[in-house]
Amino acid sequence: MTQPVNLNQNDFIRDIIEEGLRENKHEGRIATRFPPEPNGYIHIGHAKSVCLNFGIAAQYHGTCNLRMDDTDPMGESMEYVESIIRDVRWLGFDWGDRLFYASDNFEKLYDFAVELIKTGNAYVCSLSADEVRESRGTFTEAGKESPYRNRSVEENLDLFVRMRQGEFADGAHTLRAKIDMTSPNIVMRDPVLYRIKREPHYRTGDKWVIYPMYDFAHCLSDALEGITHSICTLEFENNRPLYDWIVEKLIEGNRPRQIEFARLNLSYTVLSKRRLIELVKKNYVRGWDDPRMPTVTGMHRRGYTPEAIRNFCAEIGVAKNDNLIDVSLLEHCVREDLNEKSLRVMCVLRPLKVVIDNYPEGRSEQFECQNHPQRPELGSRQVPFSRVLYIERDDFMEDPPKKYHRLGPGREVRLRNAYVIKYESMVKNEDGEVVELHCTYDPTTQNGPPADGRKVQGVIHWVSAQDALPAEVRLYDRLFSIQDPGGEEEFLQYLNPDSLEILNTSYVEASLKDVVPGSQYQFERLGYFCVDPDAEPGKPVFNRVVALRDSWARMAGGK
RNA sequence: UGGGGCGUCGUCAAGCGGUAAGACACAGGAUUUUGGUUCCUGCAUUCGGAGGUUCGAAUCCUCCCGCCCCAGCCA
Repeated sequence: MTQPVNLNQNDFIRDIIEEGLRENKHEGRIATRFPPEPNGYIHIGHAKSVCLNFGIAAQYHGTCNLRMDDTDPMGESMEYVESIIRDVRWLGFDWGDRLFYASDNFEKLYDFAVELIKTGNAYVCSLSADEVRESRGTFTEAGKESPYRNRSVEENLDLFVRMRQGEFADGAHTLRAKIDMTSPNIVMRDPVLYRIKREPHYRTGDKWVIYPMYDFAHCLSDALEGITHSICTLEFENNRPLYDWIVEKLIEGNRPRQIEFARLNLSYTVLSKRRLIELVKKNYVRGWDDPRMPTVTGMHRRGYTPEAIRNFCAEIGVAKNDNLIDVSLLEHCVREDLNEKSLRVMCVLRPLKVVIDNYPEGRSEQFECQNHPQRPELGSRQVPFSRVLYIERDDFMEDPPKKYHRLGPGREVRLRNAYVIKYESMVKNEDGEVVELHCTYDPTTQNGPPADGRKVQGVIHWVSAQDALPAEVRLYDRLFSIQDPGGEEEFLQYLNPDSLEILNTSYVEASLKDVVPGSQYQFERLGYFCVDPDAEPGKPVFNRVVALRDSWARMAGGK
């Protein structure tokens, strides 16, 4: 049975929520939000946040908004908005009619800024970016107050209006919060609230030339949406005092509370937007949805399921420790889900021709094969058998090691769902490579073990040569060859050169004739595969989602 | 260096003063017409270190060590 993701999880954030519930904060209402900036595709790290925010909302009968945090026009676009909507929905979450855009609040945010000026809590600063940096001080030295810090409210109001009207060049002025230039927390040293930027915004066009900064827009967007718990990642911990400062100055009554958790790091991949963009832009991968990418769309195309990803997110937990999660846990979650629901079929990746010498020429049979060994309700299918077959090259060895259970000189092996066959001879080409095997079959073994009681250990998969369908199969491996490429500045040096292998001579059984993109199968003994959208009628293309656990490979490889 | 965080098995992670959950990984074994699945079994005398408080400490106190974040008019 597929295990539903346990709705009632526990972690320090839920502890805080429950404590608040006991104290009846926000009248028992719980509201979260997932706030991506639409300047890239979301990845597995975002999925952790999505599962957290939507999961909490579901668990406490609250709501979770989807919000585009689009306050910096640079790099943001509708393409990204659409991809985010698609991906969050695919992950299985629903925000009803609560899709918001920070940019929808630009007017209200502007009014809040005016209010801050009127109460003497913000001022227009005319220092250049360089001057601001210099006067900010350092970790050990206090900053210096801006010479414009004590402009009158009237002057500030006048200047701010004119900033909005486009009277000044980019960078000529900023609106700054008047807090404390000597604060040990650099975030509190009169942070910039608004900057002038003549950059068309993908939603508001050229209506605005001033844009609010994250610190100003985010907390107020939370407040405007009635968010109770604003969950973000650890690097914003230093910003929390500013979050609270702004909200306290401008919002009456219930205020949102920011809580930070550790972002996800996954082994053998990179998760930073900058690096992901580089992989795509420099064509190290085929695009955002390349099956090797840790993006949600990449995993979708790879054949990972939403259930598996949600389960993974539940499994890793939520805490404040820096972490590097082993991909094998993700792969485990994918196998666990796919094992449950995938129909079994046979595919020969690297074919080796086998002729059954004592099987009559021209004869063929149909064998009924179970679609799932543990789930008879999933039915069965007919698989054709004939005199000439293909088996996996790996399943024959001229000089096999002792524990090898497959075919070799003098050996017998079971053809999955069919007969026991016995090796007779091999044919080699001029290079000495084995190109064909001759075997004989035992006609009494189709439905059971040999009558004389002899043991046949190995079972191998096969496909009937005259019936099999040629298919393209793409095998994927980890994108990087080191555990933590994200920790390396020259991360591209560690790309795994063998992360993609394309097989053009594979054969799948005849029942796979009319497969549809996205459908998943287990190719017995090999792994889980899904049909790639590149597939065309009569020319299926399969992606290997994840290989089966292979204790033989581990054993053989270990020696 | 100032400030903010974090240190429990190889990797995650419970634990909230009463004597170290669970998952993945790993290692054995059983069943098996997938070397798959499933099922058993094993896997931290110890919680970054050193002191202290206590009948009792991963949990409280002190000091030390290590790692992460902050000096964008990015988020």
